[in-house]
Amino acid sequence: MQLASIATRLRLPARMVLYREDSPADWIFIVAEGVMKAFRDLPSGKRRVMAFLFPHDIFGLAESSRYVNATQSVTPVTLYRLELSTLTAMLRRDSELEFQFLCKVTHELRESLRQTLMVGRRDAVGRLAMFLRMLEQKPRPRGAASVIDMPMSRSDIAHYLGLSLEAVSRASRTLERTGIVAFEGLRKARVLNRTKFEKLAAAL
Amino acid sequence: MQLASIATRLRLPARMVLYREDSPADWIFIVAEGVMKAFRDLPSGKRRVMAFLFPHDIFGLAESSRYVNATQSVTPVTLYRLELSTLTAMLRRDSELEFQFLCKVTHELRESLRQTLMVGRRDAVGRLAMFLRMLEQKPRPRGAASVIDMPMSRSDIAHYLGLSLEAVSRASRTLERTGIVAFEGLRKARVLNRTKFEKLAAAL
DNA sequence: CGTCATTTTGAGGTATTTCAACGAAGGTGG
DNA sequence: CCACCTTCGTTGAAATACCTCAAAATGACG
Repeated sequence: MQLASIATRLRLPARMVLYREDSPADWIFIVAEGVMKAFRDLPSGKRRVMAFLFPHDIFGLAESSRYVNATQSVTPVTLYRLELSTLTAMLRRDSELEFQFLCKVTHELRESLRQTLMVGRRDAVGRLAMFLRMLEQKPRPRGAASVIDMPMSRSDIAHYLGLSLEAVSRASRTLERTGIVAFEGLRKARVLNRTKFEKLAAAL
Repeated sequence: MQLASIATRLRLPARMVLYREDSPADWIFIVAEGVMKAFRDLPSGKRRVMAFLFPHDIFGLAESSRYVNATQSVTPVTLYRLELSTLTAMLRRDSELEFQFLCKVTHELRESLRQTLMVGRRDAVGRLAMFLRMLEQKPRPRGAASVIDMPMSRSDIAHYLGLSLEAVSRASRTLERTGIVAFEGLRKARVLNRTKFEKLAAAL
C-alpha cells in the first residue's frame, strides 16, 4: 500500500507488547514483516487470542478511542505506524485509497467470520486442522512450499482456538498418530494425507 | 442513510429465504424493519447462524461474487435492496458516504469479534446471558423498555451460540431458577438481578 | 379445536477441562 | 561452551458440561 510513504517504520523484538487493551488508540499499524497477536485478558484470568496478524494485515481496531485488544509481537516484526487522524484525513481526500481500505476491512470481517466458525466447532482435532489450513494459506516464506510454518506457541494456538493447552497437545498427537500431519519440532508441520486433512478441516 | 433514495424497497413475510449460500451476489441489502438471520449449512448437516440482522444493519457479504451465507427472514421484514455495482459507483463518487460505509463495516467487525468471544465460552448459561445482553442493547421497539424482545426461535439461538437446542432450553431454565432472568412466553425476557446478570454476561 | 412444529425434560455417552507431575526447550550467566 | 533456571509442552487420571437420543408438554396456526 502507498500508505507506507507517510508511515513511520518500526521494529520490535519478539514477545514485545505494543499496546494494551483500553489504552488510547492514537495509531493504526500495518504489519510489514513478522507475526503479531491481538488478545484480550478476561476477568477469569483466561486469555483469548483474537487474531494473528501477518504481513499486510492492518490492526489497531478501536472503540471510543480505545484499543479493544492488546497486541504483542510473536516473532521479531517490522511495522508501519500512522496516526489515526492522519489516516482518516487521507481517506477522505483519496477516494481510491479509501476504497482499498474498505476492501481490507471487509476481508478482515470475512476472516473473523471464519474464526467464529472454527471456534464454534466441538472437536479439538478439527479445530486444529482448520487452524493449520489457515496457516497453510498464508503467503509462505521463500522456499519451503509444502511445510507449514507455525511461528506461535502451542499456548497461543490454544488461546486462539478456545482450547486448553493440553487439548492442543493431544490433538497434535492425534493428527500425527493417524498419519495425517507430521510435525517437525514445534514450529513446522507437513500435511501427509491431504484428503483426510481437508475432510477434517472442512467446517464440521 | 441516504442510500435509501436509490434503493428498492422490499417486503418479506416471516421465514422467507432471501438468497442462498454461494448464489451470485448481485445485491446489497439494508434492514429497514424486522429481523433477518444469516446462516450456513455445514457438511455434517448442522446449521450455524452467523448473525442476526436488525434495522440499520447492512448485509450481503460476498466472496468472489458469491454470497458467503444464506439469509432468511425471522420476522416479517422491510428491506432496501441496491445493486452492488451501483453501490460501489456511488461510494467512489461520494467520499462522505463511503466513510460512513467504512464505519459500518468496522462496526460489523467489532460485532463479529464479540460473537467469537461469545461462541468461545465453555458454559451455556454464560453464553445465553451474553446473547440476551446483546439483544438488550439493540434499539428496542417503542414502549417496552425493560423487556428484552427475542424475535428468533430457541433453535435459532442455539445455532447462533453453537449449542444444542436442549442446552439453550436448560440454560434458560437455569437463569429462571436462579432468579436472574424471567421469561414471559418464548419471546420475552426480563432481567431481574442485574448484578448477577452482568457478572455472567461479562466475558468469562 | 385439532394437528404439526417447537420446546422441555430425563438419562446416558463422550469429549474437553482440570489438576498434577514429568520432560523438553530456550535463555542467561558463569 | 556448559550448567542452571524458567517457561513451555507432554502425558495420565478424574471431574465436568455438553451432546445425543427419546418421549412428553407446550405453543403456533389453520
